[in-house]
Amino acid sequence: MPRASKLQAQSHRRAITDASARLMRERGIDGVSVVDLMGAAGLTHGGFYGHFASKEQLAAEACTHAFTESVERWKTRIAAHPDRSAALLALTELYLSTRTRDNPGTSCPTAALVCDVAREPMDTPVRAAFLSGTQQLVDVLASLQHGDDAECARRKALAQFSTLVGAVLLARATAGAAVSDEILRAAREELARNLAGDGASKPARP
Amino acid sequence: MPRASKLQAQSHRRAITDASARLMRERGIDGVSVVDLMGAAGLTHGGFYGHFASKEQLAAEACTHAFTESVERWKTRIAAHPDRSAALLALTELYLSTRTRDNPGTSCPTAALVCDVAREPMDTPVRAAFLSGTQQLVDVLASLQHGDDAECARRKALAQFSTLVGAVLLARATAGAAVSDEILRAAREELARNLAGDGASKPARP
DNA sequence: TGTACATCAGTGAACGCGCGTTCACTGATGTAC
DNA sequence: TGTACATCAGTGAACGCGCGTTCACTGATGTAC
Repeated sequence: MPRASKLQAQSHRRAITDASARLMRERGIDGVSVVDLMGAAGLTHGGFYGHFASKEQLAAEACTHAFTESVERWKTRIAAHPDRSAALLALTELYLSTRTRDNPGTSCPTAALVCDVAREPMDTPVRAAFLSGTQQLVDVLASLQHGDDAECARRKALAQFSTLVGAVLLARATAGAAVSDEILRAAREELARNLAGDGASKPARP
Repeated sequence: MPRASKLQAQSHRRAITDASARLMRERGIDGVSVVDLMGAAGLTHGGFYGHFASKEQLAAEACTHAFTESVERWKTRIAAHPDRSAALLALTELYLSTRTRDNPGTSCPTAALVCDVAREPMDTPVRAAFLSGTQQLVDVLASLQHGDDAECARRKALAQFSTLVGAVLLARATAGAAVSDEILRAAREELARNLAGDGASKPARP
């Protein structure tokens, strides 16, 4: 397949990014090779450097791509609910489902990549992409908090996000044991309990 | 250095396990090579298979070793406090400190290894070691909850642990940015707020 | 206690393998006339 | 619109490298007498 058209090449590039966004979340950035990624996009590995300067650059693009999709999906789901409370509850239910646990490739990039990124050296493009994407998700979560001031909403969003990410990671690492489902349930119930508590103390906007 | 004494060999084996417990938490199981690990123990790589059947087996032993130390350290710290509430608060403060964030090699093995383990195939020795160790830490956390029934204490412990693990991982992945400290602070404050709330509603045993 | 010798902990070269990356090559695409 | 040719997307062999693991070898340890 020599000399694909410009349109085909563009679609190939997109296929590589799509496959990477999925496979890197599933197996980790170092867990997939350039051969794997090109193969998943239906290509051979030699053409890779025609599209990307390095595997590192692709990782950053795939990360950004995954976050863009996730933020959009969150916003779509939120828009489908009558108020912020219901949306926040629905979002945590989805995040802490067995479906999310069992499908890291199509789920939250923060949870999937947090450890890979934590071990990346500072000032790598993947770190920057991860930071930006995670901040966007936190902003969305903060926008769903009750009528608190911005600082308080952000604090709650950060804590909630920590619980969500931690629970789903623990559930993945213990998958197969009874405690895995138990973790998801416990996090769901405690978050719901806290949200209900907040709602009771501040039922409506002043 | 040919033919070390049995005592020396025993101490070498321990040195390898110690170095692995630290380095695998810092860089991940696949992030350190047998050469690295043996070098950190002051040996050359050839002798490795005299001590361990495989790198995988060492990983499991190092994991178990790290958890044993962590559980002991938790229990020592708890014993230094007058009551369970104070101990629980102190434990979360320590867990969510910048010191913990910046020293994964000597900090909680659950947080350090959760992603590596999540990507391990089922039925590997590392998974089993991780599961057992994590359950022990959760049991300790559960023993510090207020006078609730066992089921409720366990639920709270699982949710708290999710928050702790999630916050420290997010803080590590965002280290260098302002949000990193902010995450730790938010998780600390929200956990403290919940603990205080529990204490107020159930001040003493019935 | 002293001697002779088997054992075996640690060494370092070597194995096959997969990695990220490079490059000469192919031939359809896209452009200049 | 047709033709001639330069461009360049994708191929697959090859590169150096580090990995986990193996193995012949060394020589102090530890044991049998």
